[in-house]
Amino acid sequence: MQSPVAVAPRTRNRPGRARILAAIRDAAIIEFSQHGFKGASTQAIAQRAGLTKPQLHYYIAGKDELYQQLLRDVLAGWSNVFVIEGKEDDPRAVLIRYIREKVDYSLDNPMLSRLFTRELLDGGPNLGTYWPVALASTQTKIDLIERWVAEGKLRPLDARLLLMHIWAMTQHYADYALQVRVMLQVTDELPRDTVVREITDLVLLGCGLAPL
Amino acid sequence: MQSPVAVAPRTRNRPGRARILAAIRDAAIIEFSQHGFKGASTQAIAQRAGLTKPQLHYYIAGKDELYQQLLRDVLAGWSNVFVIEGKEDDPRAVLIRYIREKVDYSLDNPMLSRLFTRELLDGGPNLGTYWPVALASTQTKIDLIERWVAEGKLRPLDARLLLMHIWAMTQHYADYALQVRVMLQVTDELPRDTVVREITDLVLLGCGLAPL
Amino acid sequence: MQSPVAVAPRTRNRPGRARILAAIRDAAIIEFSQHGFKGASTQAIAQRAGLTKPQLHYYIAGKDELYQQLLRDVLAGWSNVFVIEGKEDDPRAVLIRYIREKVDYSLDNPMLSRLFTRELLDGGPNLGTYWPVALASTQTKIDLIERWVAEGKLRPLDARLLLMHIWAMTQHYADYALQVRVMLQVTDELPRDTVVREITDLVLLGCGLAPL
Amino acid sequence: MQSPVAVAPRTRNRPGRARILAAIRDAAIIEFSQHGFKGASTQAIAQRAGLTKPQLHYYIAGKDELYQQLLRDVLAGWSNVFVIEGKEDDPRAVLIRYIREKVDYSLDNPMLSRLFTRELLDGGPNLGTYWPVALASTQTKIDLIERWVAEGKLRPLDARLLLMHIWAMTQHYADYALQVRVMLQVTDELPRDTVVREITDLVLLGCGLAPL
DNA sequence: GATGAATGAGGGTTCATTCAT
DNA sequence: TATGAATGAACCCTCATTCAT
Repeated sequence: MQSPVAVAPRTRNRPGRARILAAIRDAAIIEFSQHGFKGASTQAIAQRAGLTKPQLHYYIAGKDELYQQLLRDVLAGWSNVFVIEGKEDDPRAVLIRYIREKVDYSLDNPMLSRLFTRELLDGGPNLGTYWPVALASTQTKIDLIERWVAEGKLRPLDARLLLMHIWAMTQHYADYALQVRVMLQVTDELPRDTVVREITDLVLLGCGLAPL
Repeated sequence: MQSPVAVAPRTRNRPGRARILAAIRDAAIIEFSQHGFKGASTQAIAQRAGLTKPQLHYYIAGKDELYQQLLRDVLAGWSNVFVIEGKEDDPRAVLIRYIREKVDYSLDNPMLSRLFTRELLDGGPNLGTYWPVALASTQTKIDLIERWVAEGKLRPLDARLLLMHIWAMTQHYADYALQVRVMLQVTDELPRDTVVREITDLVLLGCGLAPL
Repeated sequence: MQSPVAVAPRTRNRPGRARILAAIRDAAIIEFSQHGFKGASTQAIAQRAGLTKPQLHYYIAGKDELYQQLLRDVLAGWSNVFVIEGKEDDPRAVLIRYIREKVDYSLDNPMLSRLFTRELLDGGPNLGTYWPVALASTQTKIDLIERWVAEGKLRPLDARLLLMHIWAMTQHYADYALQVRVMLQVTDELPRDTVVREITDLVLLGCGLAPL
Repeated sequence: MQSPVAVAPRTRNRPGRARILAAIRDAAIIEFSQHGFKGASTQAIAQRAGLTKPQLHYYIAGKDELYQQLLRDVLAGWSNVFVIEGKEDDPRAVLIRYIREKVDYSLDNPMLSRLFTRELLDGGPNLGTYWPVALASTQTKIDLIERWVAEGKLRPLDARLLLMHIWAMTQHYADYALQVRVMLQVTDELPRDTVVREITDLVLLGCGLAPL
């Protein structure tokens, strides 16, 4: 027998609120990633989210807070995404998977990547808490790679720089999307598999491993 | 004792004008690359150039024009810098020299690189005339690389993507300078030679050539 | 054991309503007296009254009306408080009691006093109906004092100004509470009796009467 | 022989600037004293000073700064005005002069007084540096009065409270100007001499001295 | 040429109030 | 009645640009 009590009033409107908050988030990502923090206007964000400017302020605390929240989300997301499981003992497999994931992320979330790039270009004023996390996460990977080198599974190389170069090549497809498209003379979908293959081969061979 | 040479009054201020224009240029590069187009204020540019705001406007047509002129200069400069002389028939030597030059450029002119990156992130509204030039310049290099592949001097690979990946890795040291410094835990000079060597080895090996 | 008295449903909420209205009144007094009309926000009033903003607007007609009602209440209250009973024929006793009452009122209801002071500073836009009442009430006192003077019970003086000066000194303890506390270097309770005694002696002697 | 060099360009426009700054000051005093800090709008200040809003911001740093500067001026002015020269050994003469000066100041600068009163009502958020100065200045006067009492020149009384009561009565003519005018049924000039005389007599007699 | 001043547009934010549920 | 949301006006401030001297 079901209780006749109606849905709790407290949560009745939540779906609406959640939808609006999501719309704001999406709009903000687009505007911030396209125009930067200063260049983006709350006007444009509100409009894109289908709200008026004062309405927007009903949902957010301010432009700063909105931006910082977004950035935190991006960074938190990143920390979770690119993990090299320590148990892996096959450099080749690990690298293949890592590159694939990074390219996928760049191509699927180019705006988030650009948000971060802009923050870096601005001097990273909101990145204070990010560095320790990023450093720790990177160190894990460096340790793994250096173990591989020590075990003779990889040619001697600078693990830190290797990671950075992989990062650079994959991130490039988000930040430089425009140039990539022009240079590759592509108008719709990028040839994702080709991109992944070329980066992967370059890295595998560059590390002294067998290519794909 | 005064020099008896009487400078022609008409041209007397020309050096002054040129010096001022150069100061404006330098100031604008710094401000635009640091804060972006919207984020940079004519106030700050004027101040950095040692001028007042109206003075600045006496020398420039407007913020837009100043920025566009700057960008044109950067791009024109670029076109001249990275030339692979067609006579070269030694892929290894060409790549070694090319990477060296690109890294040097990134480390020596990070602000110019960032200016361009910001323009790309903005969607490249002022890049209309750049693409044809860039495409042509790239095509020359692609032709060369593909000839090398056809001649068996290089393993089969996508020349366009290879160029892009080299670009990505080298440009990274300008755009991501902040992250690079944090990750490498470097506070003053980057270990330029190590960087060049690692990228070069990665690319040479990745192309099926002998490392350094 | 439950009371069998079934409250009429129609009037069940009346006490609630009255309690809410009282809460609003109290909250409004605090906020208005602390921040002034413009400085006070309905938000803060609502919150202090334990209501949401729309709830508040359900009970009041508007910020203006709430304020005006409040002011009317204060003024009406005032008219009732400081009465010099005409039958009194002993100036000394009357003055002693009057000063005591005024000081007590200022110290016990500083916020009401400040509300009025702010209204005066604002130019008294809502004081239209107050003046006649106040004037009449004052006139009674003036008549009494002038009678005393005529009867030789008081030295010749300007009754109107005397009343005003008493008002000034007593009101001071409400409006200038902050300065008073700093100057007297008092942090909790003011030495009420001392204050009353000093004012009283000053006035009594100043009127040619015997001090306390 | 006089130098033919024209007036220094740096100071040529200063009179204009000074006049504008004075206009802003005057306008700000009126608006702030009439409507309080929150209630006053830069719009109204600018308009009253004959400027547009952005023009106003060319001359001032912000609403806060303008207000604080004003307040500082008022307080600094105060510190200089009401001095009881320590050499004075005649309580009667000192009190007569002091009261006269205070009444004059209140009647001549009512808006400055109101500015301060409003600041007090607001809780004195910008009064931090004022209190020490005020306390010191007051202490000097207290010492003097207490010396008089010790020398038998004044009846025993609380010097601190006496000063406060004089302050209260005189300040009253600024803060409560509206009520004063209504109560005294005066429309233009207050009977300044009468006011001074009544306060003075009240105080002199109240202190055990001979009246005027 | 250079300077103080002016201008108009827009940006972020707050707030009293009302609407729909 | 009570709640989340909406609205429109206003407010403070900044900025690129231009004018008058």
